[in-house]
Amino acid sequence: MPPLPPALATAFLAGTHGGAKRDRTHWQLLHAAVQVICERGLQGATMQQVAQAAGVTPATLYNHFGTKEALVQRLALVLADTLCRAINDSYAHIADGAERMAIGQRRYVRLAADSPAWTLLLLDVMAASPTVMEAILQYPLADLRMGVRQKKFKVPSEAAAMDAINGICTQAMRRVALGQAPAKHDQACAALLLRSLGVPPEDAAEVAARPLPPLGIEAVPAEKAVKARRK
Amino acid sequence: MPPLPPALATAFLAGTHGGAKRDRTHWQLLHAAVQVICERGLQGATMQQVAQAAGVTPATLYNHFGTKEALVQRLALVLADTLCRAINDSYAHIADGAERMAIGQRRYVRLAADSPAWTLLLLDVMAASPTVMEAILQYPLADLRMGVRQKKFKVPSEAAAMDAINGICTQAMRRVALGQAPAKHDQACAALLLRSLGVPPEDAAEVAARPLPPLGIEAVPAEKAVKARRK
Amino acid sequence: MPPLPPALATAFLAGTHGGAKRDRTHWQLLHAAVQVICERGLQGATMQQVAQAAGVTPATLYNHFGTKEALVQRLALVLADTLCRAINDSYAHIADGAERMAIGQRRYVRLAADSPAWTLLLLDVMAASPTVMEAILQYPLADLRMGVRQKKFKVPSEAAAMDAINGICTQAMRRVALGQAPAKHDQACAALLLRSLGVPPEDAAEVAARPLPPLGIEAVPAEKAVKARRK
Amino acid sequence: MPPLPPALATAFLAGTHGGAKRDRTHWQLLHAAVQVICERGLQGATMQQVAQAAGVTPATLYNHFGTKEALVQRLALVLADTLCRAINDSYAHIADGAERMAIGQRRYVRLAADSPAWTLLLLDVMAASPTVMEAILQYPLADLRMGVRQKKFKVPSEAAAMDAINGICTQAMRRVALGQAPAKHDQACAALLLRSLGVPPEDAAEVAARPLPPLGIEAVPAEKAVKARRK
DNA sequence: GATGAATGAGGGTTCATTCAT
DNA sequence: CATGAATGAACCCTCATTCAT
Repeated sequence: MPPLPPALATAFLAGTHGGAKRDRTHWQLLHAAVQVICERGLQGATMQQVAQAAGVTPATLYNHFGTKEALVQRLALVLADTLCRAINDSYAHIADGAERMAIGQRRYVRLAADSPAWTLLLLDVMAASPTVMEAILQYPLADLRMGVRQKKFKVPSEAAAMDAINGICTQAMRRVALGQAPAKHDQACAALLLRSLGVPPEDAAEVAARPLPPLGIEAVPAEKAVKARRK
Repeated sequence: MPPLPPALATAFLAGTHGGAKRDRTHWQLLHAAVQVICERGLQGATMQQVAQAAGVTPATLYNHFGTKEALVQRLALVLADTLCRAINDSYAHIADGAERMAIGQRRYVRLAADSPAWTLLLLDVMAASPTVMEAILQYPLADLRMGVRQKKFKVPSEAAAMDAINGICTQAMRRVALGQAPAKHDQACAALLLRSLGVPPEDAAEVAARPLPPLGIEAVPAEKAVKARRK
Repeated sequence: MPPLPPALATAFLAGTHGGAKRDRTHWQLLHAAVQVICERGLQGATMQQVAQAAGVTPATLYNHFGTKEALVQRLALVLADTLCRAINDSYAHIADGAERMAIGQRRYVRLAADSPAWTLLLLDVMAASPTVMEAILQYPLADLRMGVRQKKFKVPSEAAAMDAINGICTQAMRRVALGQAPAKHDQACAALLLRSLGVPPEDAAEVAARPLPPLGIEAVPAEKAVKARRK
Repeated sequence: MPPLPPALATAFLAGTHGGAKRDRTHWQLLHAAVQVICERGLQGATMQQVAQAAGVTPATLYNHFGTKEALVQRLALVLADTLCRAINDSYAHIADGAERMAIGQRRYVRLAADSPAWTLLLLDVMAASPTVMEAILQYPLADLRMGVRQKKFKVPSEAAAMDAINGICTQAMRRVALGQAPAKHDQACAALLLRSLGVPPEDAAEVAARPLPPLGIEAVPAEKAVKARRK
């Protein structure tokens, strides 16, 4: 029901078709979880609602995810995986650390504009799953280090830089998702972020304003992970 | 039970003694709420637990706060009030917008070092009470505008600047509260923040490294608000 | 707040003025009870709501009525007393048992049209207080016996007759109060009642259609009863 | 626990045996509700008590009836269905509207003599469920219209007639259930009722005194309704 | 005589979770 | 493997009522 950004929709729904029956059910359950959590929030969503939305009984849901927390964890993982791959792949060809950083950040903020409900879901789910959060942060961390090596960035500490990256992005996403952001908020925030990392203001503004490379629609072979978790 | 930063402890506990009986109970309840939420988190805390921690029956708790949400709102308000006053008063004599911004930010981050449990409580409670969150943000917003007027800051939009301020600070607080921050994280983050707002790197580092003015222990006349809520 | 039929209002409110302070408070409490029960129903009304409506604390309410049930009982008594006196007095000059019966019945049904909320309150309160119900029924019982003596009525048993009287009247009042009755429902029901008691159909219709004597506004000295219940 | 009239017992308990497990539990819950409400009244009965009486946990009870009100509604429906079918079937062969009316009315009053507790339960439950009340009233309404067409009845309005029918019957049932009625109260009330509807007194007495057709024990296929409510 | 404050005893309802089938 | 049915353990909240002041 909630509108997904097309590129992600394709990736996310890939698992719904084909493969073993169990896998299909598995994806339907995740899909149902997304719908329910979008509507009622993470705390508000109940296992029975998810099961019902998926057209199965709660017991079946528990057959796949032994626990509500397990479901959330898995959902976080899949979401992060889908997102990170799609976004990261989209700028695989960019070699400039600063530009990579700006693109990554802007993509997330734009996602919030395109699919507010999904974004709030994502933020919720991530907050509940620090492990996955950390996994996501590997991507900007790599870009940060690249930028530092390239002398584009100069930061007092990696920790502080990561706080800036994560903090600004999170906050911007939330604001955009709630519809309280002015136009080009993604560019403005990206520029601030680059400045905080040591990029001179003029450069920061210019880099943050460059056109975004398009989001590809590469299928995401996420089934591997699924197979691994069989209880 | 949880260690409070001395300055805030004084302010926060002011209400516990003296005054009408109802007011004393009121503060005891708030105090109990802090303890319980520190231990079990916001969702995990139940009204019965709060009541028990305060040594009263749940009915009494409901006599003072008609709803769990009302309790949380009130707690958020009191916390924010106490904090903002104490911190803001501590640098009332500083006229430089950039320095004000740095001090404010560092104070919050330091609070996280001094009282991790309280900080997580604060972050939780604020997230649940956007109204109060907004009230807090008035302070850095004022400093931001001051800095802009003084040509210390130059930002593409106020919204983006606020996202940087709020985002970096929040993230830093969380990291520090979780014990995952290196030394001088407050200074590092403050420097990044100033740079993001347009302060030249050297100035940013210098301003962020200045000694913090001490937190006074001015009594906080928070009773006024209490009086007002009598149902 | 709820509209009272003028004649009864006068009688019911008589106690509000003059007399000892305790008596005035007493009447205010009863008055408040009427308002609250009208709005929330008998079960829905709480002692705190009544107290608040009267502008006193619950403890004060309990000073006057030791129990919710006691309050309801007292209210039933006062209501019944007020009503029965006013209505009965209005046709004290009628000597014909059949006509007296018709008038009494129609007056109650008309009350339902004039003050639906009061009527539902009355029905509620009476159902909860069989004692008072019985007291009210003394009036039609007397008329019934008079009619029998006058050979106007012929009934298989007094019990059956009372069931007809009480049942038809109650049902008609409810229907009228709920706004589901056609015009002249009072006359129609009175005619049916008279027929059930043995009055020939033509006579029944004629008697039931006679003009109603007006409701006087004689003050009701209900204070006597009040004095007696001092705990 | 409470004695049921044999004919109804058969019908009402039909669901307890056989059929799917869910259905059996469903009937046990209804049965338990009857017991508890008989003992403590409608308001006094709590969901936990009903659950306990049925030997299940409250959660199970809520699995079947999402709400206390839903339980009462369903109970009202089943009760009404059982009763109306049994009684109506018992005089399906009678063609005289007046006699049908008398039989129906007397059956209800007799029920009150046979099973006082059930009767009070019934009255309580019906008062709480106007929808079902209206459903029941369809039966006498049909008989009323039949009688009018047959020129046995002559009434000023259908509304008034229904008030007489419903009012007299209700009142008589209550009196009988409370043990305050003389012998042959059913006949006496039926006679009064017929007279109120326009039947000449002698005829009324005669019709009301005719022997009652026996209550058959035709199985009531109430399962259909049960199946339908599966959530 | 009135009050302010507090409470004991539940009440209806929810939900993650289990287990025999 | 999926299900139908059931549950244990709370949870939030209410309200008639009391008692020291």
